[in-house]
Amino acid sequence: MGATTLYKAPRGTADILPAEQRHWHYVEERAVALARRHGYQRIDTPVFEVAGLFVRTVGQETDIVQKEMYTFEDRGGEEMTLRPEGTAPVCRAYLEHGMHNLPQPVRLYYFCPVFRYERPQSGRYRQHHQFGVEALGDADPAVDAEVIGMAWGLMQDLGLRDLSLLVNSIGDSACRPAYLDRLREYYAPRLEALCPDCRARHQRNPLRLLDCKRESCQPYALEAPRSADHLCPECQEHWQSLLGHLEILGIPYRQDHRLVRGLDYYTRTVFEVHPQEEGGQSTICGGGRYDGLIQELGGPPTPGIGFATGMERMVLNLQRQGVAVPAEAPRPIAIAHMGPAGQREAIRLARRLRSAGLTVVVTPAARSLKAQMRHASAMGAAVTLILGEEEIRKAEVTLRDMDAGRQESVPVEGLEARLAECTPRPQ
RNA sequence: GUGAGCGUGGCCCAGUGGUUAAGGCGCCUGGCUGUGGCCCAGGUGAUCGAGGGUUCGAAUCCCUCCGCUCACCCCA
Repeated sequence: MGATTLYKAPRGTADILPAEQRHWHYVEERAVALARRHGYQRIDTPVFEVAGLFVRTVGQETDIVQKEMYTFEDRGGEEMTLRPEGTAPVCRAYLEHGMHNLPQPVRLYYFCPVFRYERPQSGRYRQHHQFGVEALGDADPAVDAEVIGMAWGLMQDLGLRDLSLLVNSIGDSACRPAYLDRLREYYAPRLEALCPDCRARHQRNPLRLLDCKRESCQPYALEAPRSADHLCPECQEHWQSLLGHLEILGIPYRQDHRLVRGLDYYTRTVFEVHPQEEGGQSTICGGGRYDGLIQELGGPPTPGIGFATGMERMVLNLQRQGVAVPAEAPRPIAIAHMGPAGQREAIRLARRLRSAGLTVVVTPAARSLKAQMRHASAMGAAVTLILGEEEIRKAEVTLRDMDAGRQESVPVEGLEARLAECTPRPQ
């Protein structure tokens, strides 16, 4: 990739090459199957939205809004933003299409690219892909448990090991303000000892002091007042009920009172899944409840909860853990041929076999049979059909089993059935 | 936005001042006329990230820029 390459994929974006597709399809397949088993339906929203949608819901103070959004003015002079997260658009769609008239909760899943202007590093991109689910219109803690169970279940289905599930409750508009005051009070006499970032956040966003990763700030965060200890009765009941459901489901959660989240719309339940070994961008999955979001968008008070997972991070962990994933494509049947007549027949035969559902590749023309065989072998062909003068005259093909190294003459008539017998197995 | 490391053919990489930049993988061809995977031989392919400077002479030293990677911030 020298200067000879005129264009490159933009920084922080990546081509997903054929060699990696098997992992992607594996994850997508399992995720979709999981969502369907739980009665979730797919929704696709536009790649860009009016900027205000995100500013309003994600929060003016968040990093996403302050420095990470791809916002541009379209030709009509409107401020548009490339989707930096998946929840707000889904809620917008819920409202726009009157989904509150459907049986509640409305269960939706999505699979989409999201964009954030950040410095890329391992497991972090400017364009990445998320699979997520949202359950809208039901405040029952059982729904929280369902969604958390799905997040955890997906990881199990994928075969990922050594993950931890962290949960916390950060209260709601009734109890959080008082808790935030308690936090500020607690931190006020300790400001001197904190890092500059934390000092700056003390007034604006004290919750974030809790998840500061600086060694020197850790001890204070550990001993800080816990949100779960300062919940109003309703939130407390919700929280206890959720924990009860998680116990019943046998989901191995860990309470982490330092778990907050970077988006403002979360209420009550928040959770994350990450690999046990820390370091780098570890969060595979994050989510929580957002009971005020739809109201914030001008809709009726409507509770909601969901999560999003990063495709790239799941794939990364699959590869790190060496999880075996099924082959992407079946092994092809190759057709080698000689002479102009041979090529004509090869192309015709290929079309016929394909319409019977077989995977067929015609070997490159203008090469010796030797070269064509070499090519067939390199393509991973399970079977090679050879078509030359002789075969055409007799209305036969030479069928060579590439693994066994044996071949025989068979009539073209009824070839499909014969080929179906030697079903090409995955590589 | 901050910090560190690195940039040699499609990929992995040798070469740290001196003849036409070495090797491996890959790709293509051939090893007698229609046969692969091993082996052998040959071929394709690099303005050594870009620009400037030092020097008789630089891929090798210096500067600037660009890019990549990793980490911080934060998130999936």
